[in-house]
Amino acid sequence: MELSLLKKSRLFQGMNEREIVQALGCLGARERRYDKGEFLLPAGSPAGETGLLLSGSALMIREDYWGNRSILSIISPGELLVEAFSNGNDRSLPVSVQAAEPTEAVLLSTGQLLTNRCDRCPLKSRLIRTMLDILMDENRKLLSKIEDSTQRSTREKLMSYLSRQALLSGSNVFTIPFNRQALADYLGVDRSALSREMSHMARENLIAYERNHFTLLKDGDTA
Amino acid sequence: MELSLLKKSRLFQGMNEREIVQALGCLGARERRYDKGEFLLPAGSPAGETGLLLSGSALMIREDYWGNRSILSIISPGELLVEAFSNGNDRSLPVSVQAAEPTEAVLLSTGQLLTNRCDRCPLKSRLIRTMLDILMDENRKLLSKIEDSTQRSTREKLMSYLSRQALLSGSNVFTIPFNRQALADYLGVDRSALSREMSHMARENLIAYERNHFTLLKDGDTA
DNA sequence: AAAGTGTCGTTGCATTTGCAACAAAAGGAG
DNA sequence: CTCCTTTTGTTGCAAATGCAACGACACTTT
Repeated sequence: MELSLLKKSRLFQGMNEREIVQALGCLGARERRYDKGEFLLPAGSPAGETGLLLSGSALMIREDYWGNRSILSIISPGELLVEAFSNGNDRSLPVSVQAAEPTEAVLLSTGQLLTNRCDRCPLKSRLIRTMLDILMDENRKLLSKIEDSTQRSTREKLMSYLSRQALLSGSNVFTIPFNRQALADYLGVDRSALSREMSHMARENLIAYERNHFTLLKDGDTA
Repeated sequence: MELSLLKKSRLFQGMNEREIVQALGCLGARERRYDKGEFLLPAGSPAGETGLLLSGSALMIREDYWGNRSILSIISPGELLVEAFSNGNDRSLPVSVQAAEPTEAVLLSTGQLLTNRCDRCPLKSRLIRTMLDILMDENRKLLSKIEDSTQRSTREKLMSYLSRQALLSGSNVFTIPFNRQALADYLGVDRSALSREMSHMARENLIAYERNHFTLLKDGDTA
């Protein structure tokens, strides 16, 4: 297994190779590859299983009843499929995780960590503490998504999202990890309505874009 | 301090009084009362502080720029203001917590737990483990809100919310903790538009309601 | 009783949005 | 290069929505 990748992941950050190997055993780790579109963890599958992305990327999605998909977040290598955590009451996953491209991941049984098994594992409290940190971040991610998709108009939703991306990238020129359809699914709007609004905003000199590369313009001159 | 209330709270569940007192000291606990509308934790205040509700109720809200409020969730006695957790990078709270009625709470400094201070406290790992559990639940709450507010139409948003409430209450007749304006803010829609849609749905025999008391009707007979 | 306050339903209207269908552009496979 | 698939932009249209304004009702305060 790719220890070098794992060493850089957040979950195992700061552990040496011996410790990582021990932790992997304790978590029942197994590696797998996924094709684009394949589900790493389908919604409804038993919880207590999570995954650590090694390469590729994945979308955390929620599909309702009639096939409308809603993208919750995008997962990059080194990140954990946090939503898959569960503390027991409800035994099924609330979300699906789908590969956005060919992807490698390590599957982990977090259930063992959280029950009383494995109690003598010296890494246990450290892993739990790390999971807490990760979960707090994930919480913020979800809050950001709520802030975006809760705006009243498509324009406000888009600006809310783009502003944060600009802030995160430290520049008013940046690239986003979504294509149009995915961005629409993330913001919770219709794709064509999004395209239309983007055209208008470009015409008003609020933004400039090409594919998934964006520039936020300072003023809205109707020049 | 009301140990009886604290004993029933999730954070201190299963601890005896001596342990709770010790934990309270470790967390720098202090009690406070709030009037309706007062902020327990205003957005932007330093993180590392959280609160445990003793009585009353509070709304976790996010207010944007132009005063539009978005309700993230409602907090009941015994619950923790989870969003106030933070792991350091960003030092300010992403949300506000506002009393919905006269409310009592215990403020706690979780920062001490998460840094290396207090390491010899025997309750530390237990508290962290509990916080992990609570945070996982909070995560699900946020996912539920996302599921509701990400629906395309007001009707779908409302049905998504009401269906879950019916499921949670175990009956198709139930009471929700929001008034109209709060429900609109939770779903991310205009209040009057929500009222209008509710009228239509009642006329189509999909739902019946009076104030915040609802009944989900099985079929949509246009009888 | 009267005035004040907060909540809820209703309605007109301009605008936005979802939906469906189509065309243009980009990229991949042979 | 050519065919095929995917992605993106555009548009017409009906329906949904935000906004603002108003009135009804319940409850509290004086």
